[in-house]
Amino acid sequence: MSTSGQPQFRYTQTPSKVLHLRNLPWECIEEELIELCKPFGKIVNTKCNVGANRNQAFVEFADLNQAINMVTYYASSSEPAQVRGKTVYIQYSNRHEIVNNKGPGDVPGNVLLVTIEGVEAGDVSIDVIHLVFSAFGFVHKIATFEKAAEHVGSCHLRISYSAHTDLNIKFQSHRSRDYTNPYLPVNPTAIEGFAQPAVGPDGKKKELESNVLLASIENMQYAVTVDVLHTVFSAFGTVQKIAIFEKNGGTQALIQYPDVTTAAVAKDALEGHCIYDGGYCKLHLSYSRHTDLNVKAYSDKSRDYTIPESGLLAMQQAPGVPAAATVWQNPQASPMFPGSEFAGGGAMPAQSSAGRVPSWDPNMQAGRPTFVSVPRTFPGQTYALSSVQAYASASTPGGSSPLVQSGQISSTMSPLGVSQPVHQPNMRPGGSLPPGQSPYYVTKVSRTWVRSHTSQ
DNA sequence: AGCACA
Repeated sequence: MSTSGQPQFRYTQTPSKVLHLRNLPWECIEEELIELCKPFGKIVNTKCNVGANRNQAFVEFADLNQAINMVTYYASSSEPAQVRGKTVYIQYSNRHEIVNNKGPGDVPGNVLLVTIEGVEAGDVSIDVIHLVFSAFGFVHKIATFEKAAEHVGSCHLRISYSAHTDLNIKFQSHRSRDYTNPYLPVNPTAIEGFAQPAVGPDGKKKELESNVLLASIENMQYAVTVDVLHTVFSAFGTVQKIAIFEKNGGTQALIQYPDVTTAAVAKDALEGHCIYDGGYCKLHLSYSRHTDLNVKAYSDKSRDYTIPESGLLAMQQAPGVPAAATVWQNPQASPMFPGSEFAGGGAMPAQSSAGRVPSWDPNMQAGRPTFVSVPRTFPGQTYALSSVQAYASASTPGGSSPLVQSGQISSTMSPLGVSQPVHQPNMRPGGSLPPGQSPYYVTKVSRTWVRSHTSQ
């Protein structure tokens, strides 16, 4: 021991719950390791086919004593540990845990998690997905869902393994198929695809609603920033995301609310109105075919307000949020995706369901006649106005302030309108409102203000 | 037969 090298060759190694196995057949698979080791305890991790010859492996026990039991057993056993007839040499590893470089998506399984990047939802139909993957064998089932992406790029497939072994498909629809069950009911509205116009009870085609509004901005004399849009559209509810872009030489914006109801109220209230007095920046609103925008969290052209900037902020968001708000928000969406059902393999971080879809008034959205949410005072409401006025001085010449002098809107955004709480907590959704006084308006302005400003 | 992975 005068030389300080080769310490790992000593059999005086300190015990570890990780064991190092040598002389394995290179074909050895994880199941064989588990077979060999599990009589001694619970195996929490393995790594096989290690080393240049792929004939080594590591096994991690839940408990140190289990590893000790295995080492001591084979140290005195007349029957050596064997895999496929080869004697396996077992020692304590010099590490105390197996670092698994492989994420959950790397664990092989029969279900693939496919992420299609750089396309809008619905651009790649389920039939196309089926066709592509059928090239490699019979596709049993497909379930699709939308997930906010970090970035937009060209159309690429990212494929990993899902943690699921089976998909629970409830309907055949444009979002999900079960090719093994011909008797599965078809969701008649969903199978058509959400690009199809819906037909109302009167037989007339009605505009397909969405929680995302497309705003075309006409006569854009003044800059319309994300902040200005946020201020304007927050008057009707929580604005989740905004994206501004150029199209056909004009400026358009997408404004995402948590639900269709809020978007509808905003659309009706703002359609044809101007952000600035004097006919500047006139808004034309329609429903987008998007239900969830893929936007940069913070840029000059986009904002994602759903990304919590602190844990505290996340806690301030409404409790009791439905797991998958988009399901009931979109009348065309099939009702078979209760949130995390397909969220295996790290497809959806836990925050993506509850944290991402703050819907502050689920009772109203569910169409129930009464509000359960407690009416309260809104200390932020006067600030909502002042934030509007701030834009007036900051971004427009001559003190023309956003939405301050344009008919119905100005009456609620005016100091008088805001300082008088007109909140009527038991008003039915869709009930007739006093002209220019929407209960959504005042309450949601203040709430949104509090939320967005406390986050900065 | 003798310690992975970035």
